[in-house]
Amino acid sequence: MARTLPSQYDPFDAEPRWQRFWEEHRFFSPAADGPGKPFSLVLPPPNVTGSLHMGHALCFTLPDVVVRYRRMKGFKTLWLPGTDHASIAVHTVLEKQLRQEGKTRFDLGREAFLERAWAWKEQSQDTIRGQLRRLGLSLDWTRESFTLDEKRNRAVVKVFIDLHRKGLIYRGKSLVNWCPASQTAVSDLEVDDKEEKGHLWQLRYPVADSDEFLVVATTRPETMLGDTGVAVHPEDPRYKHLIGREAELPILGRRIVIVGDEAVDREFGTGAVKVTPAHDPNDFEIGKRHGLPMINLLNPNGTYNENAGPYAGLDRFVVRKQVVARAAAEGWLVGIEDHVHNVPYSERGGVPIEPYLSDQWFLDVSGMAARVLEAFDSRNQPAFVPERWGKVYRDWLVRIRPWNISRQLWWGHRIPAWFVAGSEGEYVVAHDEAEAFAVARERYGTDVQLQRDQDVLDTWFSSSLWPFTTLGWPDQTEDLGVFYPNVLMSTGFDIIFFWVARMAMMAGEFTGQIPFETVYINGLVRDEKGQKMSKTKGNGIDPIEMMDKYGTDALRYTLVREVTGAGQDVRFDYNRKTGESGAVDASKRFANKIWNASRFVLMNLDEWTPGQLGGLPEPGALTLEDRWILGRLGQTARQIDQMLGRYALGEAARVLYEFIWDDFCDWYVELAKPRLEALETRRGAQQVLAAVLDQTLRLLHPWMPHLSEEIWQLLHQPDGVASICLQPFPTGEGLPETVPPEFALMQQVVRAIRNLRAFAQVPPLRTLPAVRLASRNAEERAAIDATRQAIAYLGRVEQLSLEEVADEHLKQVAVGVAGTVQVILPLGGLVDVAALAGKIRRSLEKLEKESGVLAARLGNESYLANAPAELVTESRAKLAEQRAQAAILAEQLARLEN
RNA sequence: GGGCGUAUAACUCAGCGGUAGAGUGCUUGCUUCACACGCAAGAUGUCACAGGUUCGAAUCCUGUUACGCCCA
Repeated sequence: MARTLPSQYDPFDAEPRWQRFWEEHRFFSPAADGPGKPFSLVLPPPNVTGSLHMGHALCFTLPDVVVRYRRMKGFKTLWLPGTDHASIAVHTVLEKQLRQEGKTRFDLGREAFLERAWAWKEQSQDTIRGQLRRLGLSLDWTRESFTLDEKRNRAVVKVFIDLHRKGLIYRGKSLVNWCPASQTAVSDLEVDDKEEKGHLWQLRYPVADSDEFLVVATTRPETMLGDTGVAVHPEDPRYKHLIGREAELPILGRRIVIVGDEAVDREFGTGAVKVTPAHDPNDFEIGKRHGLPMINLLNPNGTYNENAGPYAGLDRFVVRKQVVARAAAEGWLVGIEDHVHNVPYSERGGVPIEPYLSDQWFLDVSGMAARVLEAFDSRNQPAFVPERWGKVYRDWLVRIRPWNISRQLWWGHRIPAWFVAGSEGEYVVAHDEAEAFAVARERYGTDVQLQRDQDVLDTWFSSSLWPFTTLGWPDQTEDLGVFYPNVLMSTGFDIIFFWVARMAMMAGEFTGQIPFETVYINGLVRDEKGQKMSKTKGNGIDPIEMMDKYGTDALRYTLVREVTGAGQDVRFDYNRKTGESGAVDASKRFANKIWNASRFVLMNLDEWTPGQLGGLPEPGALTLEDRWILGRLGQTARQIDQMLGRYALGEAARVLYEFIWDDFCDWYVELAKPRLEALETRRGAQQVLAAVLDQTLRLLHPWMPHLSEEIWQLLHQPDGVASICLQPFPTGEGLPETVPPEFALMQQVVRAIRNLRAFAQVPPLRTLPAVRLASRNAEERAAIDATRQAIAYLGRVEQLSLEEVADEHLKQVAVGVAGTVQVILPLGGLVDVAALAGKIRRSLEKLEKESGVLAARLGNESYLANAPAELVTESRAKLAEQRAQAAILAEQLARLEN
């Protein structure tokens, strides 16, 4: 043995070593003016809120497989990393910390709060960078971005100002989804409905100046304090006569008008509804239609304000209790029913949201959406993989609504607008304060006092610019010219609305292009029970824990192998008690198998590199098994190349697994062993082993970058700086398209011999003195003749004889069949005749059943008329073989039993 | 209410018109000089249900049931 290598692969030694190596040598940092067609994409920037989870691991590994493949295919490949400042999520984290100190952000003040936010961001960003490297992602760290860094801020301000100048950004009073926990408006998308058991309270409102009264039903009785009307259906005979009159609001004694509105459902509750325009979206619409006043009851923190009269200062849920109690006490609570209804919750804040009347900034996206929709409908830009997600994207664009882009938060891109002190909401929009003053002076002819808007922009506003701001936009940089638009966007289906559609719209508006050709959508990673992983459930599985246990490559391979390309969810195999994963363990064993097969090759190369070995032997010098493995390699490479091209990453992973384990390890390496022993055949075997290993490593590299690099380096021992990352990806070029047909029969015969050996309980190591083969088929005899040595070696047979007709007088044998070859194993001792007969009878029954089906089909005239001729020929051949096999088995059986 | 997805071996999943596959687990035999994280041999399925199309259906169509997701 020329070289000693450990018998087990140690990913924990190899992985960090190669990660450093790749980054130090900047293999992933393409020069904009370098060679090759560009292939670019951006990392969906993870939030700086701690650490990455298994969903990230999947979402990032998938495109990395594609990226590494493209880079090897010679593309000028840019995979650009970054992180997202995540306004609300960071606020949630920091405010939780502050609560533990008994403070709020308002106690701290804006400046001190932002200091904390930046400190948090630094820490979280470091963690995330470490994790991204740990995953082995081939990112270009020299171009790293952050959604809230100075360059990105410049772009965001420019975009805001431009959109405002175009009249697309405007101030509006609107009901927004108010999250009292984070004290900001959130978009519809950030609201989750939860079904909850609640009550439907029936409250009696007296009709003013009469003895009559109305009963209204509500799930939120406390909002009655903000009622400015009661609505009934205009055609409802019970209430028709009351329309236009007034009701008296209990507690506050305010008079509110009774209106008729068709939106009222006569069947629901009592058919009369209280109208609280400032606190309910439906009521807001009714209020607008009938010109009802809008009374805001809420303070930003969820307590009631002075409009709530005696309840001012109390929390909304306390008010509910007290209002109900009072109604009961005063006799105007006339009923309570149990009621299951949907309560909107703030995704981030985790509390029920309140519809809240406030001033917000809106972006009119209707025009942008229309252009994006046009690109999709007429040119299929972008193309979705899998295609069906395009429908989700399209539906969203069709039903598009104005986008509320302001958030009442501090951490984020502050809105570049300054309000004029003492005015009714007048403002100027400018790049900075100096410009704002200048604009104001120009407009008003005198200096005015300005106060900058306190709010920041929705995080998705800056994220939507990510594909081009990362490349330097608004500057016309070289990167932007070369790498934009991106080729690929890889992300989860859950942010098609949040992100993909908005990126498309913003890119359309500011670059005139759809920002990426293809959107590759991946599914969710679910836990071992098939449930969504979430922080609140605490059922997450930490990718770091998996990598610590099995190595990065094993985790990567597992995640990708589980993906079929259909955007299906991935259920992560995991034992919560032991912290083990059978699936990742299987991948680790695969890695170890590759390591050991490589180790075998390396130990037998006499320190020669593939280059020194001079490539493959001359075609004429190739043995049958050489031609077979090269053919299989060619088929495999062509298949994988084609599959990766269409993002069938999981299928390709499986194809490679079969080639490596079943073909290369189980058959070719075994057959190479005797050749390596003999001086005259050693060199040829070395050449083929080295060449196949080299190509196999390159095929493997996208999935298992570290392992493939480790072995590739051992194999090639490059003097300079070389890496498998930049080697050409095998395409099967120059390799045979077919395999020698004799090989399959050889495999069958070997299996039959092994089967008989197991049946006769001959230990695997004992060499069989003799095995007799017999076939009436000349082609089969020729094939066996060509593969005698292989059969003898793999079957451990001393003497292999081949005849046309088996010796009729053989006794004490075990018999089997491969193709129509009789396989006869003479045994020294006694044969269990009954057991052998049973075994043969079972095979015979199975065979007869199968040939029965085939015969029936071939007897069917419409089959012969309609089925492809090739198939009919094949079926006939198959049937003939099955019949011959059956005849052999029947004969053997007869001989045994007489 | 609208849309989408999934039901295949004990488990996790491939296959998506031409006689049912893998990994894990299970049974049996092996420490064979690449690998016991291994080798060899095996057992295991009315491909959810009901119709239809077809010479032929896990595969295409229709409906049903169950589970899951998205939108309103």
